[in-house]
Amino acid sequence: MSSTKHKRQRRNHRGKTANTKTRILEIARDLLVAGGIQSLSMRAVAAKVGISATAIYHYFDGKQDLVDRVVELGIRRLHEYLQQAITSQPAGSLEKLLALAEAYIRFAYENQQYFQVIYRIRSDALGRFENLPVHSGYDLMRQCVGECIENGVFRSGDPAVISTYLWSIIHGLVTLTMTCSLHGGEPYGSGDQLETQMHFLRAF
Amino acid sequence: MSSTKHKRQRRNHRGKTANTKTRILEIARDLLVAGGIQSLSMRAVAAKVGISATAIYHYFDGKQDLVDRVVELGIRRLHEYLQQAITSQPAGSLEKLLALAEAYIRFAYENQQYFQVIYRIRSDALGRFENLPVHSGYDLMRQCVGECIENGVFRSGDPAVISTYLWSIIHGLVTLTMTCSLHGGEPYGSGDQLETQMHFLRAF
DNA sequence: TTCTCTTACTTAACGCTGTTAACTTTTCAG
DNA sequence: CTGAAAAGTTAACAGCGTTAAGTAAGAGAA
Repeated sequence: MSSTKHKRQRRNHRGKTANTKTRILEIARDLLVAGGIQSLSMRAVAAKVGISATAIYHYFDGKQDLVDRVVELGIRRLHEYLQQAITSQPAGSLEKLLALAEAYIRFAYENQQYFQVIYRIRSDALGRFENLPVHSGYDLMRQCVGECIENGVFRSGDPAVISTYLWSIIHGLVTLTMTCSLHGGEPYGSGDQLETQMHFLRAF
Repeated sequence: MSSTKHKRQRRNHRGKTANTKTRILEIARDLLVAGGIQSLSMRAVAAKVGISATAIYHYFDGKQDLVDRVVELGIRRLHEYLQQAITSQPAGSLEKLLALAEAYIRFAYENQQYFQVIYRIRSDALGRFENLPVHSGYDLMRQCVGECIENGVFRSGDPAVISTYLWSIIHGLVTLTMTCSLHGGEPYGSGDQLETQMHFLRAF
């Protein structure tokens, strides 16, 4: 009985298993993005991948680990997104700073569910992450602020204070409009929101 | 068999059942605050209350409803906390505005887990809440800003824009320091944090 | 008092969950 | 070809939310 099943399934060479692991991660991400951590079940992931639920335990230490790895991917993706956004901008310029802010907002806007998954789960998982740019946005912001101060764009001040200040505005704007849609207005994602938020920033 | 169990349990008069319902809510809140939504199980709540798990379904529509009611309590509590903080301050004054901000930060600081429960779960539950001050903080802030403009403390501008701006800073400060403890520094709750945050605000 | 209705529960059970243990099959290096 | 490691498998367990059906007890009407 089981031998037929096994023959139907294509076997991988040793070391070429990344395929299965990647597929698990991708499907887990999709389920996580679609319906939160509640709608992610080992059996559901396994069924979509085409393996049995317990096979996942060969690649991950359990559900929590699987979720953590998905969040990890999201954090890395955000980090790359932000870095790519500012590489073309001159160091020490206000443009670079604005580009960073816009990139953060745009990422949250374009990858809305992904962003929420990251920020909902992250605080649970922070302790389990190592060597990960978990504070990517803030760190980049701090670097930009430092450059701006050196360049004389900002007059003075502790870069930590200024960056915290700026980052609070940006992060606060994003999360607030995301979860609340404050002005009793249209839900997040209507397109206006992104423009409105950028308007806020430029006004600063 | 079962009759002995029933006799040991004190029976309530009709309409005097609020006690059990309240106890369910309190224990559910404690479990939620202690270990998030994952560590809240119907059976655990029931065991602590001293009833069977299915008895909860007489008071609530299910686990989600139970969680929602706990969050609802938290939101009301925050709302009262904020309102009490600003009643003694003169309308249209900058002090009132600062008092509101400080109260928000202080509430998040003093009821850290409670605050996290509210803000983690709220966005899931927003649609299910009606006639609740879910945007309590922002609404009060907006009111304060309006008063300040009327009073000439602020020069001009759209109150919605200014309040969103201010509220983003406050909310961003709180959530960021809570989940990230940015400066690679001490964890949230070390006492300095609250002072630091208030310093940020006054500097504005 | 008795009869009935409602309240406040109870136990039993269903299908689902994460996870473990034990086993089988496949792949590849030596 | 052999043996070990990799990549799976099925069976089972305890716990989960939830439903269904039943029961003890107080309240009000006859």
